[in-house]
Amino acid sequence: MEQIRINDLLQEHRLKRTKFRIALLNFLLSARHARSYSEIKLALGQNVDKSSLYRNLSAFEEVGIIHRIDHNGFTKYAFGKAQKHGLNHAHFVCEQCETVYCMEELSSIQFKVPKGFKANRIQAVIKGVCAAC
Amino acid sequence: MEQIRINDLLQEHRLKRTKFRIALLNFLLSARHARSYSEIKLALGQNVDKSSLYRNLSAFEEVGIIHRIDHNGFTKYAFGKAQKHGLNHAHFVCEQCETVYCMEELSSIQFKVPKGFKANRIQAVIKGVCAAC
DNA sequence: ATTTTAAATGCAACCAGGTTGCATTTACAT
DNA sequence: ATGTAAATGCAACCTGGTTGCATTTAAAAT
Repeated sequence: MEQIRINDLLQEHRLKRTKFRIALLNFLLSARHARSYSEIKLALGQNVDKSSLYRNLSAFEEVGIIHRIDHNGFTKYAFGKAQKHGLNHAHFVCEQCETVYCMEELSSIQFKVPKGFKANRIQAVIKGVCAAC
Repeated sequence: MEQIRINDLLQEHRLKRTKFRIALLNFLLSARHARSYSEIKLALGQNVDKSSLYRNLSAFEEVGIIHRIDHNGFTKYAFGKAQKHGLNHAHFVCEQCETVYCMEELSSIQFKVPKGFKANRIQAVIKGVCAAC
């Protein structure tokens, strides 16, 4: 049961187990890809409070339960730590349905930066066509 | 003289040579890195009209004079075509001063995508420390 | 040099994502 | 059962960005 996992997650990070948080985590946990504010609001019901939603998204992000992705100027939120596999992180954006998926780490990357610049990590957006399209 | 280059650029794309556009292009051309709406507005003077600014940024982007970059949820605008070197494009974000620079193409990238996914191009954000910091 | 006209500007109104302050409510430790 | 710190709900606000419309202007036609 997902419920158990959510309870553990909240307790683990000393976040109170409220209806709001359980509903939000349930949604993000079941989503197979990153979701925007408006998608979350649509899913949880139009009566959900904007500030509570944002405050919880921030709270979850701070403790690493979710991470944010910015895509064409607006933000999407997805379950999981941003950099669970190291410093590099990649997302896949479907050119047809605009869905944003979180990918495993890039296997190997070479890139050149100008003299005087020091590269520490890379975040990549791969564009293409997803399995559903 | 930059003035000459700007005149050519505008004529080349059949855009009227207005004071507004010349000032905007002058600023973006002299900027060594990507600029946000608020930075542009600050540079051109607080009296510049918001819609004229956005309409011109869009117009310039459409013809390929500038390109946009989104960084932490807000957009920056930079001189030059987005994909002048092919399908892949990279930006460098300084972790200290937050400045966004446009980079040359990545030399070579390997990445794995799940079965059923088809990768067409990659856009990378390299994080590190810039030459100025 | 003057007229014409399509395009560009300036203005106001609007929308969405996101933040903040504050009073009320609620989870949970005692 | 009670106290308290934390979470919620609400309103007000901010910024980036868009749209419709009346006015102005660059530049082509005369």
